[in-house]
Amino acid sequence: MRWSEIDAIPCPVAQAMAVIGDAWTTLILRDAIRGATKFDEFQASTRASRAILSDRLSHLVEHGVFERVQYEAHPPRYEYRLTARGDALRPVLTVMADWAETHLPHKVHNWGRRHKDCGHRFRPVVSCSECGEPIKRGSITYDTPPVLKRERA
Amino acid sequence: MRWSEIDAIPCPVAQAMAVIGDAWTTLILRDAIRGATKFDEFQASTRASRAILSDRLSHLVEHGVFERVQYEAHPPRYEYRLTARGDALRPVLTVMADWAETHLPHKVHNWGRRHKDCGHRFRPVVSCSECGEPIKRGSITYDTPPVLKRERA
DNA sequence: CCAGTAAGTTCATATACTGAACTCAGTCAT
DNA sequence: ATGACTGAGTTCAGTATATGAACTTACTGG
Repeated sequence: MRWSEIDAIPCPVAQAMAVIGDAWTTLILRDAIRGATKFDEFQASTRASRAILSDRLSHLVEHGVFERVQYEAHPPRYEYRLTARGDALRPVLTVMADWAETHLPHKVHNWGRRHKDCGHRFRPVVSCSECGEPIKRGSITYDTPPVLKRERA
Repeated sequence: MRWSEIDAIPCPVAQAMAVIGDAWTTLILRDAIRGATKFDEFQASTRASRAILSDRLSHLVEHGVFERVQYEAHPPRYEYRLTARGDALRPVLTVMADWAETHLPHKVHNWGRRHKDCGHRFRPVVSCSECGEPIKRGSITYDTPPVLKRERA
């Protein structure tokens, strides 16, 4: 099966990957979160080829992660802004960055992430929306559990 | 620049992508978390081609996300087990799945994730490790902020 | 008219991916 | 001794995707 066909799988991780799982996409999102909006900004910061960048941005617009907005009429100029849906990916990138900072410390520059509200340097902890407790390993259950699917005979 | 060259960027997101950003890798991790260990289990559940699966598993072993363990001597048989480093990716997949469940509800089957400790269905919330409060949008600062880098002249 | 800008698009070439078949190191039944 | 089987990959012809450089488009300003 082709990677481009995974959008046919109704699993959340697969559906997320169908939107943001292509090469370069996560770096585009990283830069959008940092404030990039212009095509050449994304090209300069990601170093992706122009054709691929164009393709990825179109895909993200089609999936409602970016909106392509005209910011100048003469000449017509466009920029790419994160939508609410796109913005909601911040936690994904925060947790992913934390994983790299923790497990690949010799390979990453630590920017010194700090929580404004309490003023401390911090790590993102994934907690329960209901009781507020950090989610421990093994404390997640599923009402209708995803099982490993065998290919049908 | 080539996608395979992003491991030269000392940014956490880029380094994470260098380890887990290739096509199919996130689905492999999803299935490992669900209990898959055998090559054919991964092949059946991800539907990736055998050559690509082999390549991805090797890459993950090289980067310390899996360990390749002999589970039978005669004949020699191997399985792939998540390491602590690999297991630490659970929050990434949990948050990513939550994003898809929230923003692509018509495309995903919701397995009904529940927190064992409090018994509720829940959403993963990213909180501060120091004060325990959920991280609000805009409440993260960086001591040495990542800036959008221009390509050097 | 020309140089410049920003946002893509095109194309020759290179690389990666796919599906099916194959190989390897065994085991087991006949 | 042989053939069928298992699990874990490897190989290969064909196909798809990606890359870098150049190009195109729609302007503006001198």
